[in-house]
Amino acid sequence: MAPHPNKRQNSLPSSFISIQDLLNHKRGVGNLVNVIGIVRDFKPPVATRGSDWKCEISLYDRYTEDGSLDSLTLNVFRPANEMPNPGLGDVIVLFQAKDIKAKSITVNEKFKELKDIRVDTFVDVIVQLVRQPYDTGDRITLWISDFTENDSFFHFAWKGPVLADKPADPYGHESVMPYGAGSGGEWKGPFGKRSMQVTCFDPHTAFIREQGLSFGSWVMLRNLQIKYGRNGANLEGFLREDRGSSGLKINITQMDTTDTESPDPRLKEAVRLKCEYENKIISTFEEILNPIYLKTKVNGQQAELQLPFVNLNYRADVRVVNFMPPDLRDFAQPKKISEFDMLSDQEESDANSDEDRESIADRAAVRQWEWRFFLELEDANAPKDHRGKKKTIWVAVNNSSAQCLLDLDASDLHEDQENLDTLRHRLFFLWGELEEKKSIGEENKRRAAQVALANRDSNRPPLHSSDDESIAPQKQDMELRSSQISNRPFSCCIRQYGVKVPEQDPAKADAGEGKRWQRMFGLFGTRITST
DNA sequence: GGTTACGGT
Repeated sequence: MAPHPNKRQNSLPSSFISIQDLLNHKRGVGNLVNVIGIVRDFKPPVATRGSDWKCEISLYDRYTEDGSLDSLTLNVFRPANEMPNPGLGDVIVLFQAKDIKAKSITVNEKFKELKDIRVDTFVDVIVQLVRQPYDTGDRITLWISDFTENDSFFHFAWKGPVLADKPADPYGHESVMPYGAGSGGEWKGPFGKRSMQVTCFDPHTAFIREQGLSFGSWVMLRNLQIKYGRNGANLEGFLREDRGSSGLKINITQMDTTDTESPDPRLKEAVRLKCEYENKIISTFEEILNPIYLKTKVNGQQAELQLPFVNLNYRADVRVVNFMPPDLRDFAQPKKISEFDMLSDQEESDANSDEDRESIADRAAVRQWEWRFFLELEDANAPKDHRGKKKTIWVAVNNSSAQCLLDLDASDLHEDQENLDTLRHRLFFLWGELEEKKSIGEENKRRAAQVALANRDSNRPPLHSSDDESIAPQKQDMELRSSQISNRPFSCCIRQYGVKVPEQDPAKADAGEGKRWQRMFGLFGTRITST
């Protein structure tokens, strides 16, 4: 078959890319490309803040069918005496030259991130629906975000973790939300000024219903009108009928989030920002340790019940300030075998075992070993209080958390010197000189352990945290804390959960006869990196 | 493609 004369891209050498393809990011953003074009505009050099100068060259290579011009703007950074001086109409060939800053190519003036939108403009955006669309029949209200911040958006304040079964609060914070944000339940984020309300009219509403666009969908909205909402303070978007196009033009399309081959770079950036945003929610220990109250009715009266614990996950920036048991060789324990092991949904045994660590009758008979130890963490971001202390939390490290943390399997560390050395080496990354400082003098260590253990009803390590006033920090520990400088801060995940512990006092036994719920914290999904 | 925008609690 003879080549079609209109297929002009065929006339380019194979190593070249047409300006249209470049503008559509066919080769991806940031890659070096070869381009040939005709100079359409030239903005003369201006000084930059550095030693280089900058000029702009605008290129085109053809008129499209509808007579429009695909135009590529190049930013050229060079010393003043090396600046090009092209005339209009000159042909320029760009090889994989360093001057091409792919990111400065102007693609579409109308596309904006939400942080850059202004009142009384029309923009194209790529955004996620951050709550379920609200359909009144003749219009649909959306809440959108691309995870950038705009000062003219409503500020959704983060009010701490939300309980799934928390009853609705008709007089609470929902009343201060902007119109339309109150319906559809609690605001689940993103928090801060990252979301905008959009009102859609026909024919866009029909499309939203047909496609079943819902909470979590990524969409492109084109020609979105930006105005202030009724409160005059927050920007809103309006997707109106385009009467000039006989009302047929649909300005909402769903984005393909499964395309990993050549993802839309604008979508990719928004997803990256979302990921960054989600990882940024760092809890303080204050927040983690705050008791959570359940608002409910008791005998017809409003009451707040303090929950013994809640199942919640947190991310925090921490340092290790202490550990248990005091002998690293006891970080690995014989795996407890029970009939519950056959139940697939049974969690592995956690470090809150009542088992006597000291007396293992026959070490050689133990087939399987698992990690089971505690770390005392301090909030790396919190300021010290007036006594120079920080709130701490004891976290249990179970077998899978430890395997993740240490990238090491448990064994009998009283016998396996090699594994013990590896363990010690990896923990050194985490807590620096902590072990050496903690074990200054065998006698001190022994006494510390005994006192710590004696502080509990049973022979378990302290269950958690300095919020429990009954656990006074030991003198040795205080010295440890004040002298530590080398233990690195790291980001980790902490889960709160509850265990049943024996309780003599019937008034306190809230977990059945002779049992009380004890709030616990555990480490999970945290890996030591040596960088 | 727009020197472009209604309709509403």
